[in-house]
Order: sequence, then C-alpha cells, then structure tokens
Amino acid sequence: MRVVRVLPDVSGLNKVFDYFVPDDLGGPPIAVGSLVRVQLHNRRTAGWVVAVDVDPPAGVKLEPLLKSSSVGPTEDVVELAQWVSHEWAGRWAAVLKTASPEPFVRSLPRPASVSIAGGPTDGLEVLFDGAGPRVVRSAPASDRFEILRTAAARGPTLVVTPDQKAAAAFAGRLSRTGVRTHRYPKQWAGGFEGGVVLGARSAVFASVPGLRSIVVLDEHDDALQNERNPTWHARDVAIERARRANIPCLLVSASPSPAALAATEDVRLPNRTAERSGWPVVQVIDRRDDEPGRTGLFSGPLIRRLRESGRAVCILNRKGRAVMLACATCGELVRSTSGDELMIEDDAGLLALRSGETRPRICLACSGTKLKRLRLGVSRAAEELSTLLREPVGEVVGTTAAGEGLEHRVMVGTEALLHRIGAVDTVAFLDFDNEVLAARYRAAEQSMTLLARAAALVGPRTGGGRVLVQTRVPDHRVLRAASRAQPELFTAEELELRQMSDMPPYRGLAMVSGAGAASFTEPLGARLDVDVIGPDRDGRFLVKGSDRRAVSEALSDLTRPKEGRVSIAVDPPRA
DNA sequence: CGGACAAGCTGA
DNA sequence: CAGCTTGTCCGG
Repeated sequence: MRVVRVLPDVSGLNKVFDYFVPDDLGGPPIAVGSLVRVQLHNRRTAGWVVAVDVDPPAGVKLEPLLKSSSVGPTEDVVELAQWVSHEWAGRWAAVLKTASPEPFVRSLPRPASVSIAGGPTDGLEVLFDGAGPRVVRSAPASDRFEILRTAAARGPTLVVTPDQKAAAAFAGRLSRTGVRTHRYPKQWAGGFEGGVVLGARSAVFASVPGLRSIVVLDEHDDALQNERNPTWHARDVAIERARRANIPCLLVSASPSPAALAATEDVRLPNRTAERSGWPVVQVIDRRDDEPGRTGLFSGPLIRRLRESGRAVCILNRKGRAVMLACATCGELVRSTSGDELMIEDDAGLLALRSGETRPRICLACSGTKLKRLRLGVSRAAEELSTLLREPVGEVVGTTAAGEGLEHRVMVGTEALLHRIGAVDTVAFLDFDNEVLAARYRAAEQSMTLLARAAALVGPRTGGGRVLVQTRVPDHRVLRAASRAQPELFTAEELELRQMSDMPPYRGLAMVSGAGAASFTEPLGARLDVDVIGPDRDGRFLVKGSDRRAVSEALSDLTRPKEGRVSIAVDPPRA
C-alpha cells in the first residue's frame, strides 16, 4: 500500500498526516507537491503531499486520499517552502500556496527544446561563474536586459523583479530575441518547459526543473518582501534556493542592500565611468538656505526646476504621523544627539521615539527655544503647487484609482506614485527628512532605495533627467552617496552602524504584535540567546537574537496564547 | 481551524 | 437533570 504524508491547508494547524493512495484515485499522478483533498477528522480539506512512500505510524487506521486535484510545486520548492516557513516563523501551507498553481493544473507541458537565440552575449558570462550569491552593482538607469539574455543562454532561468510591470517588459523583450518566457504565477506550468520564468516576488517559488541560475533585479526593493506573515524576502529565499541547487544567484542593484552585502563578499562593480553616467543628477536643496519668510513645501530652486521641466512628479510621504519640528531661528531640524532620528514634542520636552532620548525644547545648533512645526499633506501640497505654477496638478496616493491623476504634466503623490508612473524628467522629494530620519532602523536604507527608483525613472544624466531632494540634512550619507553616484558612501557607513547597534543583517530581529503579544513573549525573558525589547507605544515587542534562525527558533518554541491574537514578523519591514 | 466531548452553570 | 455555555483536545 502506498502511503503519503499530507500537510492540510488549515490555518492554525501546522501538522502533517498520513494517507494511503487508493488504486482508482485518478487525476494527476501523486508526487511530492501534489495538491490533494483529504478527510481530516470530520471535514474535507485541501492539502499538499509533502512526502511519498512513508512508513505510517503504528496503530493508526489510515484514510484514503479523496482526490488528486492538481500538479503542485516540485520537491525542491516544497522543501524550500518548509525552510522559509521555519526561518520566518510562519505556516508551511501559507508558503506552499504561493508556490502552487491557481487554477489547478491537471497535466504538465513537455520540456521544449529551447532554441538559444539572439547572438553572442557581451562577456557577461563571468557573472554566472561558480555557484551561490553574488552582488552585481549596476547604475539605476543602466539596462539589465543583457544580463537576462546571458542567463537565458545558459539554461532554465528564474528572474525576480519588484513588480509585474518590469517582469512583463523583460519577458516581451526576451521573447522578441527568441527566448521562451513564462510569467509567474499566470503561466505556472511554463517553468516545466524550460526557458525563463519571470515574475514579482512570488516567482522565487516557481517550479523550474533543471534551474541553472536565479537573477533578482533591484534586490534592495521592499516590494520583494512579503507583506503578510511569514514576511520572507525574495532575495533571501533566492540565495537559499541557489545554495541548495548549487547554481549562481545574481543580486542586481543600483544600491545593494545591507542584507545582500552581508550574504556575500562577491561584489561585482561596474566601471566608475559607466556607473556615474548611469545615475542622473541628484540636486540637494538645503532648506535651511531658504530666503527668509519662505514657508511651505516648495523652495525657490524647486519651483524654478518645475517650471522648466517636462513631466515631473513630487513625492511627499505623509505616512509619518509625527509632526516634524524645526528651529524657528536657524531652520535646523530637531534631531537626537546622534543626528539620526527626529524628535517629537511630549509633555516634558523633546523625545526621540526609537532611542528614548529626551531633552528640553532647545535647538542643538543655535540654542534657540522657538520651534516651528512643519506640516505635511499631499492634497495641500498639490493645491499650493497648482497656485504657484498656475496650472492643474495631479494628485496620486495609494488609494487613488489606477491611472488616475497621471495625465498632468506635474503630479504630487506619496511613494505609491513612484511605482505607478513611467519615465519622467524630474522627481522631487519635497520632504525627504521625514523619510530618511524616520524612527525605523531601516529608514536610511529605504530612503536610498527611493532615490534609486527615482533615478531609474528620470534616466541617466546625459538625458537631462534630474532628481531634486529638499532637505535640512544635506550631508546625510544617503544624499552624499546618491549625489556622487557612489552607493558605497552609503552602504559602508550603514553597515557599520548596523553592526554597532546590533541590528540586521548582523543580528536577527522579529516584531511580535497583537493583543496576546505580552503573554506570548513573556517566557523569552528566561532565555539567554534572545533579548526582548518592549512593549512600545503600540504594545509591540522586538525580539533580537544572534541571527534570523535563532530568533525564529525561539519564537517557534512558544505556544500561542488562547486569549488574544499574536502576529510575528521576522525581519519586520517597519520596525 | 473546527468538531467532539467534558466540565461547569443555571433554572425548575 | 436537561439544556446551554465554555474550555480543552486533537485530527492519519
């Protein structure tokens, strides 16, 4: 009797059960990854076969599989999903769902003989030597197509991009050169034919027999991280997948992330001239130099540029609830002594939320005691700008309908606008400080990625594209790096800071939130291998350990409280 | 998760 | 003690 092990798709249940395979089952053949239906207790549920030909535990009466519903992920992907669920303290089934076809697939295409077309590739083969992760730094405006073409010529390839738009564009270009391409998850079974599978973050779980290489484009982009638990990051999953398959994994980025740089010492740099010319001009506007009396969101130089520019977008992230404070006398932002964090007013005086530093209401630069509040808001900014420019101004926030507001020459929006617009001539960050000094340990890193994305949108400096940044901290490492087109000016310092402050990628970090967070994390106090910090203002706890594995293991040892939900985010994007 | 079953509570 | 609620356990 053939016995298989099944993981049911039941939330709150992270356990496997054995079933026998009836002779007359029908449907796609049963293998590891197969999607099946089973009887569990007294209901029917979907599930995945996670092992075949197992020895069932003694003394249990086995039930039959009820149905073979669909072909599922290949065995390597099933195992990868298990690793992910463990590493990010989430459910195996949640990851398998991402790796499975929707709708069901009843039979697989046969491997196609893939013709390698498109002529010689440009000496880029060296990027694919050996196995394992390597960082490929490449200016924001430089084309990554030749990298993909070279990968495709070597055999089955997986390409992960931050969004489907980019995946679609590259798929189109590759197929025009004769490469067989498949979009994930829509063409789920395509990977079985060979060729190139392209998609957003979930594509890292595509089933591709005989995979030869993985390319992660813009590995620094936050869109590569799953926003629901488990909060896996496609870059980290790709690194592990490549390690298991003994194949190369290219982490391509204009500004490599601390995580990527910590994962490998193999960093391929472009030549200096090429990199410089692949960045646009990044113009830093120091708002402390504003002519006296000017208030509002728009400096003189910014308005001048917007008047003469072609299409332009202004980015104003009004996500931060805290109102920024600046000295009314000298214009300096009110920051912590380290200069890395904005402070807010509380009853006693000034308070830095992250570090907890306090001090009386006084400006560190000029000892002035008169502080002014700098106010935010996309709608107000659009109105103000429309008056200044004497023309209508589009307005785009996350909830704006797709395509809406994009018809104007000048647009104002939140970060969402950067993801919706195509090429423009100018990107202006109205309020960069609110971003770069936010009370999140990754604030600077995330700001750097914003600049990289903006840079890609406006194109290289030779095309006249320009990124404008209004700031009161013009010497910040992020701005120095971007304006000189030298990302290492940012990353070197950032890595040092992360190391000094015991933060990822040098340590593991998780955020535990929800009503049950306090009782859930309580037993961790007795452990020596993890530290618990909190609760913060929202009742959330941070759990730190030597690495991600240490943290997720400590968390998976705990039992969930019956009262009160608990949500665990390992590598929390917003801590 | 959600059903089964046990234990606890209530009102007559 | 029936009838109901609440809590705990467990699934192949």
